[in-house]
Amino acid sequence: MADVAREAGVALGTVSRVVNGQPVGKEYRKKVEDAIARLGYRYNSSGRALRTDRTNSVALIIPNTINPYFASLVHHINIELEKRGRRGLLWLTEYNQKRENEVISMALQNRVDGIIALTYNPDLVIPDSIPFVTIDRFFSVSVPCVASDNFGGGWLAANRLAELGCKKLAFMRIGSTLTNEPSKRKEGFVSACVKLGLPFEIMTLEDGAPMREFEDFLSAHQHGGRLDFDGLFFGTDSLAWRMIQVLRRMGVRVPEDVQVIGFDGIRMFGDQSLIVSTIVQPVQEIAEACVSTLLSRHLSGVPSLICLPVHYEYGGTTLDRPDEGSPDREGDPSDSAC
Amino acid sequence: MADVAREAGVALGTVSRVVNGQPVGKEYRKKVEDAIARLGYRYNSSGRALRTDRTNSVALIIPNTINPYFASLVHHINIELEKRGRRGLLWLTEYNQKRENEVISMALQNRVDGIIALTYNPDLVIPDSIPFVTIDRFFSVSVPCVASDNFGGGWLAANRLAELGCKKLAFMRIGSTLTNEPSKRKEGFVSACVKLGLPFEIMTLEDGAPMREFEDFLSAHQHGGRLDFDGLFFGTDSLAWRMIQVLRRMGVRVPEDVQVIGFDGIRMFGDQSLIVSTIVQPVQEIAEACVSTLLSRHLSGVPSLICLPVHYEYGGTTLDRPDEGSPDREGDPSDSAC
DNA sequence: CCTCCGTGATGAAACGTTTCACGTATTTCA
DNA sequence: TGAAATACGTGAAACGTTTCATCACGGAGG
Repeated sequence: MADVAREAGVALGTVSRVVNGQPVGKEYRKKVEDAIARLGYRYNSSGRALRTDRTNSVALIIPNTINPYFASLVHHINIELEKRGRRGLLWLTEYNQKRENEVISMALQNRVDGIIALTYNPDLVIPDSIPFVTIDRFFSVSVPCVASDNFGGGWLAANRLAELGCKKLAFMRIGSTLTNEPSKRKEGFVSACVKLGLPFEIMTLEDGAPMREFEDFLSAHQHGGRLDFDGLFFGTDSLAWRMIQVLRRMGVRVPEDVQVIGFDGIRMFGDQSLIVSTIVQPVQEIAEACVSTLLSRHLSGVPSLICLPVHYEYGGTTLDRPDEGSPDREGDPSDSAC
Repeated sequence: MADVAREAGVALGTVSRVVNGQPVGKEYRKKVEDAIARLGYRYNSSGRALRTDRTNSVALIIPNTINPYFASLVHHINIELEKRGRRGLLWLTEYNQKRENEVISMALQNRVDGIIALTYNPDLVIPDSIPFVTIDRFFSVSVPCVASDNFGGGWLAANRLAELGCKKLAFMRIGSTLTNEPSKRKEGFVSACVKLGLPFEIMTLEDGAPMREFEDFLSAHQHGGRLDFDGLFFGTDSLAWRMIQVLRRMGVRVPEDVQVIGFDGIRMFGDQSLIVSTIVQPVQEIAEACVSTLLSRHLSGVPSLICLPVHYEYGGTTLDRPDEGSPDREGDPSDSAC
């Protein structure tokens, strides 16, 4: 920058103002711009960051980018940040709790302007020196959490299955031992079943338990070649997808013998079709909420739990037809936590 | 850092050496560490970057993170960088050529230590001031390009279909108008068909053309309820997936009526099953090659096109059985460009 | 006892910005 | 016409590091 100033025959401050688009006299601006072009000058963000103590970057802490739901979250959050002149700094954790804390520490060293984290870690140390937003896990009233309406989603799934003619339901999930918002899916489902007077079963597999147990559960409920329930709700699309393979291997037809609804709204390639009928999380809105909450953190009155509406969408594993208008929400879980 | 020095009663340089794990007298180290703990000091990477002109970060320029293949690339490259003490800075471009160049410019401003880019942009301005590695697109001998053996993959697909009893093949792809490595898939496929003496058709859809044209192509080849080819190779798993839905709607059974092979090796959730029988790209090896090539850039003798082997894997859309050992490569395309 | 050497801490300078108190030139108004 | 007000460029200081020439100390050798 000093070189540019010398070349242009102006002061350092003038170059700075040109670079930052601040008002500068016309001929000065021209001289500086010419000098910049002549010298091929590129400004150095480290210098700026050092001086201003702002990096215009936000840490994004996510388990991985393999799960399509996370991948799409990363995508939309990045885009949303870009819109507001920020950059996302991605850190992958694979749910490793030690690493999650290390990563926060690194982010602080990098002087990010804020942190968005998706983690269930009960021992997460949340710095108070910096705006912090969590996804899918509520920590405390002073840390805003963005999540979709998981309770409502569970409720919606049960109602939809009932409406599609199911007589007995089951819910299967991998139950994280750690508290988090997604576990409300079960509560919503149960409430709806109770209200509808439908019989149901819950099967929770603890983290790390072998998948076999799910298969055993299904076999145990297969009597004379038929499952004794005809509606199946899964905690995630991922699980639904895997179990559908198992069901098919067992000779159970989906959706003819059992209708299946998942949760997340995973689409194979962007806006393409779903892989299962599912409760769709509004990823884009979630991303938007994370970013806008994070960046308007100084405004008081930010709610501490931001809950976004989900909707049902046909994806081939239920007996409704795609063109059938599917009303977004039937019934209303009065005791929804959101 | 000055505060720490004062608190510990030592010089600035000593604190710096402690922070960087350089040799320091035992009692000094202790004093400094105590002071750091007492003050809750966190070092500032902007300061370090400014002084050393190294950021330990690498720009990763990718169209998006929605396509599972890209998502997994991002994942593995990040992990590989982490292993070597670097950080990845993700930039999404959505194939926007203007943005691709802007993004490179931003990366340079951020003083990244290197750039890894996946783009087909013919007008990409590649800075020579910094290590640069491309994926799937060869630019010049001075810019290493990492790609999988696309030619060999096409060859392999044709051979496999022939081996599975197909009598007439077709290859369908979305042909980017821009040159890139993946377009060699077609060449490998064609070579193999010629060598095998199998009749085949090629259907290339230009970028942005409506998907309808693919459907029309298929309809045109459907005579009396049957397709007039029985083996179908697609340029990507993404396309294969979409077209399988179309085929099923047309009443064509996969794999009974037509066997389908895709390309990429997209897995629904990490290490889980494939979505179609496919030619699998070695994502992890690709990531590793990108990073190690980038970081050992000063060593001379880096090949300018690094070509990694692909393999075939059963994924449900062909008539082989998963347990059948599938020899990795049948025949050998003598004129493979790799 | 003196000198020399080696070890290891010291602290000033420099990295590339932004900011702000100041200076200069121009305009305005009585 | 002259003083005051306005407009705008100047350049030194500061941000938090790392580096390196320098210095202090203690032990070894003569």
